[in-house]
Formats: sequence, structure tokens, C-alpha cells
Amino acid sequence: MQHPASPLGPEALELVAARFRVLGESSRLRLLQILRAGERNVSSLVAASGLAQANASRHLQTLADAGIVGRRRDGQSVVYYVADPAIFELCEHVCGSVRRRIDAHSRAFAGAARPPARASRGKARKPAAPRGG
Amino acid sequence: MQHPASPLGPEALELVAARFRVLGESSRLRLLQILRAGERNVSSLVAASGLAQANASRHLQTLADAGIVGRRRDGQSVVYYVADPAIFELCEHVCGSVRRRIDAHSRAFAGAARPPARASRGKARKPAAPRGG
DNA sequence: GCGATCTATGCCTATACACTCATATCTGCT
DNA sequence: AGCAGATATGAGTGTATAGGCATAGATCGC
Repeated sequence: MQHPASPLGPEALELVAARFRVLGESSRLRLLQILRAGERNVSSLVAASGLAQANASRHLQTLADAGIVGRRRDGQSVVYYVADPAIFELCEHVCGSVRRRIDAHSRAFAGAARPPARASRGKARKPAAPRGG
Repeated sequence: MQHPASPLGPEALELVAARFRVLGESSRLRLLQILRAGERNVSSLVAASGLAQANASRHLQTLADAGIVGRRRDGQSVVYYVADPAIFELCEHVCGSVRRRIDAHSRAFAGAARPPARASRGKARKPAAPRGG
């Protein structure tokens, strides 16, 4: 990832992977989506996201540790805000890929009952496909 | 993620998150990095990546399910290739974020012994900081 | 068909982590 | 200080999945 001329070393790759993992959780994406419209304190985020307070707090911690959001005290509350807006470009990029992919599937089976991919977290691997007859 | 006007629903967010998760594994990034230089069969990928054959096969499966790589039989071998080159833009984008972040840390503590962030997979949370003293 | 080679997969263990509850910490108010 | 509201965190549970081993499945050459 980078110019073909200078491939990243294992450590750098792990850092990149770690950043992807931070975004690989819909709850965190949801929080980011909410924060995109403007900064908010935790209670407000909890209300808007439907997450439990403890859970939201941890996700916000993760996002903050990654430098994606920032925090600021405001009296009793803590206000979170997007610190790295470049994240949204990333998300839109991925959105595009996902859309393209879904589109391809739609074209292939117009509405057939088939899971889109195995990459989701569900444990739906392959049921038990006996390939050879 | 997307125009502020039309936020993604929970299901769409999960799809996006799933795609991020696929990239959130350094082994898979490594495979992609290798494939970037050109298509390769599994044995070659195994040799180049240092992964175990079974492991590499699974990662390739995951990448293929996500539509990021494609496969093609070539005699006894199976050749994998990058099917969605847009992935590399993504990776470079993230690379940039990571670099900026590391840079910020470097500026803050010029070489101090401190983990960069908690977003990595290590279980290094906070050692045991007694806050109120 | 039989063996050799390449790839995929079933099973297992270990680990990461999301989520919950209960509680600690922090801040402001009286 | 004592109380209340807001946020963070310790501990426990459940689940997803990476990685390893053994082996099944596929393909080629004989």
C-alpha cells in the first residue's frame, strides 16, 4: 500500500490494519456519523446512537486513541468532536466499493436468496457443501 | 459517512464496517501488497508472505468474498489477482493518517517510551493508573 | 485408476474485543 | 462536606476469528 517501490514493513502494516480495525465496527461508524453533524457530549451521543453509556464511552475512547475524534471537557460533560475529517473520505470510498459490490450481486442474481459475502461477522461460512458428487 | 443529508442505515453501516474489518488484518494487507505487483498463485503467495498455506488460503478466501481479489484456475494452481484496485487508494489514505498521527506523537514526546495508541490489538490498556491520589 | 502436487476446509485452541452491570472518578451545586 | 449528574473503568461473559494440524478435494501426468 503505497508506491510499489517501497512496500511497508510488517510493523507499519500492522498500524494500518489497526486503523482499519477501528473503523471496522458499525457502532463506531455510527458515532462518527452522528459527530459528523457537529460535536456532542456523551449523553447526547448515547441518546442518538442507542448504545449503552459504558459501551459508547469505550468506543469513543477507541476513536480518540486512534486520533479520529478529540475530546474537551464542558462542565460535567465531555464533548467529542471529529479530529480527523479525512475519515469521511475513507468511509465514502468504502461506501462506493460496497455499493459497487452489492450492485454486481444484484445484477448476477436479481433478488435471489443468497448471502452477499462471507466477510460479515456472521458465522455463516459454508453450510456443508459436498462438492464432489 | 456519505453526504450529511442521507445517513446510512444500520445495515449499510454494518456492510461498510465489514469491509473495513477485511482490511483490518495485517496478513491480508500483506497479501494485497504482494498481489499489487502482479497476480500470483497460492504457493507463490505463501512463499512471499511467510504465511502458512492454510492460513493464506483462508485470508485469500476472505478477500475474494469481499470482492477485493479475484481468482482463476491455472492448471493445478489457483491464481489470485487484485479485483478492486481502488483498495490501494484506501490504504494509502490510511497510511497518510497513520503517518500524521505518528508524527504528532513524535513531536509530542521525542522518542519517549510510550505506546502510540491503544487502537492496536495488544491488550495494553492502562497499566494501573491510580488517578485520584 | 493411481500417485503427486496444489489448494481448500473441518476441527481445535487461543485471543481480541464488544457488550453488560456495577462502581469509581470527576465536576458542579448547595 | 454531602449530594447529584456525567463519564470512565474494572470484571465477567459471549462471540468472532486468526492460526495450526490434518485431511479432503481438485488437477495433472502416468
